[in-house]
Amino acid sequence: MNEMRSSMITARDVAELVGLSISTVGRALTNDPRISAETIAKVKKAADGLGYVRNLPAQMMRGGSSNLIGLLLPDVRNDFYSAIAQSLSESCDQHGFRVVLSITGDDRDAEHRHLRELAGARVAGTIIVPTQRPRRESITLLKELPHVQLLRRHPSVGGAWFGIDDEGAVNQAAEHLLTLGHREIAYVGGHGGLSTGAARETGVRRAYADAGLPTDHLQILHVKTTVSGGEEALQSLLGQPSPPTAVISGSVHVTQGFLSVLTARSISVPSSLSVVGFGDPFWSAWWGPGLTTIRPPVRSLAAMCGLWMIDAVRKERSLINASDDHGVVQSALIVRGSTAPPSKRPG
Amino acid sequence: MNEMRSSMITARDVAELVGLSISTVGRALTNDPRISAETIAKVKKAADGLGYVRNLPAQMMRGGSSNLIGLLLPDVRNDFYSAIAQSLSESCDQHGFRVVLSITGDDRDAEHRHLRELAGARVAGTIIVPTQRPRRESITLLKELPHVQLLRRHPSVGGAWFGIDDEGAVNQAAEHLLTLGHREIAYVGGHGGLSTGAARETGVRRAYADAGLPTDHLQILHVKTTVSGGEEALQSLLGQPSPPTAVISGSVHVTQGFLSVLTARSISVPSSLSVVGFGDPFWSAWWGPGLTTIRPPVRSLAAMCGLWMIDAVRKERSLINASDDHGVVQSALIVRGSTAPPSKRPG
DNA sequence: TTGTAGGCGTTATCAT
DNA sequence: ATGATAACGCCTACAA
Repeated sequence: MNEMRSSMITARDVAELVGLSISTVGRALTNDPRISAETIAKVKKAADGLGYVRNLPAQMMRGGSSNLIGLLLPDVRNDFYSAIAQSLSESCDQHGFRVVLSITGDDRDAEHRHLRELAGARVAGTIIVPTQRPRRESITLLKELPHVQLLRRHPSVGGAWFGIDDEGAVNQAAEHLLTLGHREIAYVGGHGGLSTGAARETGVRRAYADAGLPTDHLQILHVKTTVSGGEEALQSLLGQPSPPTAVISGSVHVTQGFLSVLTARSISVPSSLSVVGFGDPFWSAWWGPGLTTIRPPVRSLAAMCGLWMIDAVRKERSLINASDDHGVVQSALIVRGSTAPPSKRPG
Repeated sequence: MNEMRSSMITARDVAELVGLSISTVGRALTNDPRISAETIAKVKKAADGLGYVRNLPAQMMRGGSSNLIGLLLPDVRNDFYSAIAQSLSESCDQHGFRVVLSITGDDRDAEHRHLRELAGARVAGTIIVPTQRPRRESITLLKELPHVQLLRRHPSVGGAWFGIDDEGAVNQAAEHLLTLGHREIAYVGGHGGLSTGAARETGVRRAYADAGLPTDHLQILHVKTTVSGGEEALQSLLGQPSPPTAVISGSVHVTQGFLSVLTARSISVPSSLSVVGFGDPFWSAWWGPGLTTIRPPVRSLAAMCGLWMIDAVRKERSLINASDDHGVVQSALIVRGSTAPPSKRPG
């Protein structure tokens, strides 16, 4: 017991067992047509018997490309991202690729550290949800590393991008509320720095413009996209002399913050306040009497992104620079409870 | 544009640039004390300038061990597992390790495929939530691969194990309900095949035994641990002539199934039915008026498991066989709403 | 302090 | 149909 870990079986071991050369073994294991069927069978049997597994690092040194794909995410506990990780992992698996998970926590330094590691491991490619302002070194690394941006899009990173139509999604939500008669709407989202944040804000404004309405009573709050950020924002909104009759969340965490406050203060939705949440996890249907949500088609987005990456890697086509391929998926608005504003006066 | 991907910079490129030998460069980059500070600085500057990143596969071939750790999970969308993935990823990151995510979907063949890939990539170790009955080949592979079992424990796999005290957790829940006066309790969980399933069942039975009560009115249902499995089980329980006054769930998915039925049928918890859910995601506090849950300390479990694995890998100590190290963490019972049975008669 | 040589496991090329 | 050899990039004894 406690013996040292048996060093891995190599092709040499197999060769010695069957009394053939290493080259023949190597060829047999790749079904080289020049090797007799008989020999192939014999070699494979011996390899299986010994528990031989091809040494991938060695194979890569010979120029073979890795079957690893890096995935950089802010946080996997977030339903949004865990759905992506799952879907991506499945797509990759089907094509013989594996996912290396890197949690950045939205920290540029962690992002950079992970990118270096991935580059060092010579991953075939990387799918990245970039942080707000990636470090210069990260951008340099990405120049040499096949990559796709997911959800967020940072101009200096370049390359292909797959995301959801943020502007359209939030626009849809705002339009929905305006149609119901709401005028005093508040949108609470992240700062304009992240590409998605800016687009979402635009979507709200456009809804007012399209309806030919003034934005006097539209409030746009920029907060940290955390649960507490959402909580504080809603507390402050509800504390106003004339609070909004509807709120739109621009982030999953902000939505959670809203719900936490609403539950704590027993504010009924939608009778007292109409709420449109961002993201549509399974529990949305359970929360309170009715919570309307924006449902981004996360799974198909991830699958699309994964397939594109794999295809690109396979074709060994350069996807590092000068590629503006992209895919945008449309969100669905799941209406479960928004109503007309409670104190609406006939106009 | 569309030029072929620039082949990676090697130590040789750096050496040529600074006019030194490859070995000197290699030593400088590892801060070898024999190299002058001046040279080290020069080399490092050149390396950074060229965007040199050490080739890990090559390093591994020299006997260096990989910094990859495999993580085999049934499903990352499950809060339970995503919390583990996150926590593990963070622990690993802090020690310079990366996590390769493998989703098995509880499929033995996928499990085996992934294990082969991980072995091929020469991961430093693997953390695995085994499927119900792993294939023989998987077990053989694990014999050669440092590993830790997480949550579930399969006897033939061997090695260290980290999990929660399933029996204790469910026992706690049952005891809680018995103390409140419930007698007609139903436990709905997975089949006894998975180690955790069996333990949870034992926990319920022990609560009755400890209280000196007959188990005449205890129902134990074995279902597939899916949302629909939970839904069907509860439907069937509620359809009985004398339905139980309290139900305990033995799985996250089963809990979800319960809640979905309860919401759909507007059954109030706990006034009409006491429910103890398994797993305590953030939304538990929001669901209905009060849902009591079993909260397994998932994060500390994952952190513990990750640290153990890393430590073991570092020490290069054999953790393949004959190691019965283990860690068991205790769950907390979060009481939010269980009450005495509605129709309880004075005894 | 720095350079040289050999080898890790695999595979492509060139023999036999 | 099979064998010998070289090379991938890095590291480390050994040499200078």
